[in-house]
Amino acid sequence: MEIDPRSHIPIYLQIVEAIRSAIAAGVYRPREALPSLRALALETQVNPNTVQRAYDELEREGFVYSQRGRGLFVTEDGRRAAQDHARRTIRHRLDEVLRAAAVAGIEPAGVREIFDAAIESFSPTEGQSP
Amino acid sequence: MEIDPRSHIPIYLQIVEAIRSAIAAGVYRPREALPSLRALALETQVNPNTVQRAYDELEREGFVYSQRGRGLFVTEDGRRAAQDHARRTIRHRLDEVLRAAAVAGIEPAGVREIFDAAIESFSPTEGQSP
DNA sequence: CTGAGTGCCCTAGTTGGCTAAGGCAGTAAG
DNA sequence: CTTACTGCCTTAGCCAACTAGGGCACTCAG
Repeated sequence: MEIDPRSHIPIYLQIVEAIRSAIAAGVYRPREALPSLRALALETQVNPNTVQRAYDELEREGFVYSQRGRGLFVTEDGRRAAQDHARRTIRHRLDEVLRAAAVAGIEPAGVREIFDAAIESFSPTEGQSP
Repeated sequence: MEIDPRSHIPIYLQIVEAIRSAIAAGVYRPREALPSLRALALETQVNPNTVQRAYDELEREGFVYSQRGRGLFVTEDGRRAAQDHARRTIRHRLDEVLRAAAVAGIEPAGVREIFDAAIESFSPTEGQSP
């Protein structure tokens, strides 16, 4: 899990997103336990309170449920919910990029070019051997 | 200029981005004066100090230069620099989206689908009359 | 029962961002 | 010169977000 303490985004929100993504990707599965507060705090080098705040948020959003003394578990439909959430988030960010680009005088076609280039270098045509 | 006081992004950075975009789009042209500290502060309903902080950053980045007693002006190649910066920013954000998507188990192809949908609803095939 | 684990809670403390109020120095038009 | 603008600087303080440390209640294997 990658945490950037110098980001403008609060640490606990970074953790929330990381866990949500992990649930979406199936790293943690429904009815399965997540890392304990202290374990995750140790791993990410942040305060246990901060992790708890992240877990609180995840519980509020319905991706996990907690059992005192036992641990935190992924809800039954947590994975589907997390996948939906991931798609909505991606859509939202792409909308923002398009909007910001338009303000700077760059049309959607221009953004598409950049997008193609980004995809190209992201997965450099996997399949060709040297 | 749209400022969201409840964003995680500091207000002065929001102003920086807005001005940079305006320079890129040609709203403010090289050798032209930007709104004065106090004028912009009044317009955006923030403290003049916050605006100054934004202007400091813009000057540090080389998009504008200040003349005491006269005002703030766009540098000679400010527009080109701002356009370059906008493209780099877009690229960076798209990279981030792709990376976040991958972590959540969504492949580039999936992101492209969402991107196409976003573009579709962003500029709904301008040209067809009802 | 005991002990080590768990989530939970409380109370501080720090920090960055922002506000506030004022003053100084420069420019330019009247 | 006077006036009204500019950018710039200083000091002080506020506030929310975030961090920190410690303690409590619960669960469960031994």
